[in-house]
Amino acid sequence: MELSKNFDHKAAEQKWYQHWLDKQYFHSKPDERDPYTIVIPPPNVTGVLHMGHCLNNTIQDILIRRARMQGKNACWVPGTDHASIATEAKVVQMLREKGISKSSLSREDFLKYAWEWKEKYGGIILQQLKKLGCSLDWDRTSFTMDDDYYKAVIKVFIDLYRKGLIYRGKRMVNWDPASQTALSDEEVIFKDVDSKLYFVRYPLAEGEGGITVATTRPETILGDVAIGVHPDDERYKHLIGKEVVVPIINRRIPVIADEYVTPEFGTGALKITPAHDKNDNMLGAKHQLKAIDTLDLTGKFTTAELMDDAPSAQVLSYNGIDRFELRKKIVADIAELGQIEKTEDYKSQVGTSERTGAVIENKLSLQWFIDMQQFLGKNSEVLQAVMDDTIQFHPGKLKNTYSHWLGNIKDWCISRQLWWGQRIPAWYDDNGRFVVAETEEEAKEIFRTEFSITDPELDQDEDVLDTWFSSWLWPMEVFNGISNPGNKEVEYYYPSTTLVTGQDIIFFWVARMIMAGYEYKQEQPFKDVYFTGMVRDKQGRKMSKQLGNSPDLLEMIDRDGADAVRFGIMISSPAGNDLMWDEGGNEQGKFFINKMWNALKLVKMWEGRRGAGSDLKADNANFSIDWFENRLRQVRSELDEQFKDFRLSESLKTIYSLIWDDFCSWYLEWVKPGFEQPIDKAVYEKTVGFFEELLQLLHPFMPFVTEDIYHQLKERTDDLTVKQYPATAAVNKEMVATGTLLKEVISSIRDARNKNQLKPKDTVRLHIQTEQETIYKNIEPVLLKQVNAESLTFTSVTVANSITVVVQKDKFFIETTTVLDTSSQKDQLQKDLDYLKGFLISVDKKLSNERFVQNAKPEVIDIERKKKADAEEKIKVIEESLAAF
RNA sequence: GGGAGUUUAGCUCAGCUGGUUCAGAGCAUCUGCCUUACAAGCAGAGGGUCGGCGGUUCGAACCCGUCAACUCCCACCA
Repeated sequence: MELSKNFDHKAAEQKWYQHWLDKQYFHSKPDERDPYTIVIPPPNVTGVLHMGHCLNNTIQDILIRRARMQGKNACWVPGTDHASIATEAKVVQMLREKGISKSSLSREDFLKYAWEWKEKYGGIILQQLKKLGCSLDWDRTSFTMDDDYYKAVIKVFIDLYRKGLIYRGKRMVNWDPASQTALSDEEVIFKDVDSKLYFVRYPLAEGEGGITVATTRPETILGDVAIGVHPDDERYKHLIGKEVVVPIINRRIPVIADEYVTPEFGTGALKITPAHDKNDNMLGAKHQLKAIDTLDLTGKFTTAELMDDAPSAQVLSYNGIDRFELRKKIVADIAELGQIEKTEDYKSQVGTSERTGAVIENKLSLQWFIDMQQFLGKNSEVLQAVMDDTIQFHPGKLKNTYSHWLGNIKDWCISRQLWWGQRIPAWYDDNGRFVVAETEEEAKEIFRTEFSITDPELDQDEDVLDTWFSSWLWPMEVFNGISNPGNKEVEYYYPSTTLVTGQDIIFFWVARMIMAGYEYKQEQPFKDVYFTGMVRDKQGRKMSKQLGNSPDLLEMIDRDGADAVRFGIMISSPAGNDLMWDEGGNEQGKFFINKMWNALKLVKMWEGRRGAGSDLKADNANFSIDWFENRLRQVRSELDEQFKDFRLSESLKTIYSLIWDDFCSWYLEWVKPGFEQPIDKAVYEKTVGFFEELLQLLHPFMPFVTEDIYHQLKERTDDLTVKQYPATAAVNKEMVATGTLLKEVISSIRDARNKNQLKPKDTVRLHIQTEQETIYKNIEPVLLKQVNAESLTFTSVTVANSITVVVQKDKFFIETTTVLDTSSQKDQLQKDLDYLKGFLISVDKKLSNERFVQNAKPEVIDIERKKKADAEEKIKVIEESLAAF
């Protein structure tokens, strides 16, 4: 069959992925082998593949493919996350475009739309992973809202509630007015904002005077219940216990003393608004102050809680005004009263919703929480396992981040005011009493026994659970470890081997999986966690839709091929750091593919020119084969080391150089027969074997092109994807060293030829002055061919009228009929000589330093002595050469 | 405000326990080649007082101190 000029990535990707699927190579079931398990970080069900996914999943695929080829039972579990808030936002958006508002729909109708949406778009990202070549076990595809999974989440909620680890309470929460739900602390992103500090005057209720406070949030002023000052603040001591009047609403509020107040900040007086600020709330609780909420769920002003103050028409007119609009309005109105003393520019940090970007309100709200102190108290391994590397983080520096977070952890708010997600299994009666139970029936039963109510009317909690409250079970529940505990699968695959994920979700997800793992299986969820950095563009900017600097991955795969894209992202991916992605990497990947394809063409050309049997002398090949054999072994063990530390980028570079330099540039040239000459059959077969091993090493990184070339090399029935790596073998270091010497000699002689303007076709006679003739006899045929020499002789004296080259301790005389201009090589020799002499001086100095000889390790001194001897020898050689001019 | 990290060639980064595998790789640049797999290639070359200063040591890119720049995480002094 005629070989195409170039590798056709489109055809190959299509063909081989389907072939692998047909052969069920990615499917795993428990057997006697060791498992190697990876659970995919489930992408959002409505997501599309971006560069971050590309990096993350390429890494996972490399690990899982390598494990598969190492004889492990490799299992990579795919799936998607229902991503409650993100998906719900998208569905709401979609409905809005259709002219349907969420509030006009019943919960059931809305969920119907949401499921339709999920069915339509939910599979896209998984299909895209196939395009990347990911070898996931598709039969195991999971979704965090699958029936079993849903039930598992509910089961865990009930269990934790019954263990007393979940409670319901009215607490200050992060409220997202855009999506109208509470958020966990982790979902709040702080951003620097230019704002203003307003100095507002509160007059005394009785008598002259007053107090001025500085605030960034004047719109909350109508919810003020006190003014706080530091007890030792001389400026305000006389006011403590007196009452001042809140502007506009004219409420009388006390001036109270608390050490929390910083006298140095602003005016040293703090307005206390317990309904709108965490610290104020804390102060309010301490001093038994009322909390007056003046904003509704959407962030608009409401007088609902102001009725006790008999609000004026002015106050009532604020109703329904958005908080930011309100700020301007209230400032203007207070200014009209003459009670704004001044304003200052101020940089403050405001919390925003991770999903909607809306500015977060602190709000008192009745929500469900996990008591983290208690949870961690009974699961001390959560911290311990990471600190003692039972669970090993890569890079290790993230251990600190992790332990710091755990040390300062707050209770986890797990309820969300959304519909898309697992609905909280709490049931309420008309009197606000509630029980937690899996079904309404069960709840009624409990009501009957606990409250002696015969036939209670119950309503289920309207809220759903935080998405992460389901994804923390992922490594277990993808094997039904919660819904069907102790089953064969979970016992076999859990704990998983490696988790590959972004540093940005270390708290959201990684930490919580560890928590769930210890709570429900008394075991770690994974052994290694490889954290990837962020993918940035060339200029170091985050990739984002807004900037438009994120390339279209699928278009790129289509154009450059999945292998080139995988190469591009892996070659520039330092372990654990952010990576500056540049399209140039794809180019390099394409060139690399082309290089291998051309090597294939060469080998295929030889295939038709095999000599019969071993009738040809193979002595120019014996050494080459021995050398490459050992070089391969050497690299294989290097790769083992690198993989242990997840230095994948380095591994790819190692393989790249092994293929391009050692195999293509050296080995193939060394065994290449003369023009239109046949090749020794044994040499040919060895060469094909080496090529296969190289493809095998590269396969996890670039699966398609390697599989394709593997099959192009010869007719076969097996596939590279499941070909097992050979056992490790000892490396003959002398052999490798001789290869290195040979390469160095060839380069040096070629360099000398170049510098003396010898044409490639000019043959030379080579004379070698050396003490290691045996070695040179072994490599002689290759050497002669590679430097286009017609003969090689050993000599003990300088050969006149020749070009001199010194490599290590050996001296080469290149004899040629061409007239030579000796000045440049004389200059070069002189330069080398000067350098060596300087070097010798420094070594001598070191050796004559008594303290060095006394303190340094003996082997270090030996090395220095050897350096000295080598340098002296070389100097002698060069001086002799120079004398010959 | 607290903590962590980074700083090595024009760019992206290696350099693992202080010592010839210590100053490296790839890309980019320059020079010469359409040499019988490959110009998407081959053969070569140039380019860095290892962020600054100080210290420890016989010896420092590497250890310590300090300063500077950048990055990230944590923390809502209103």
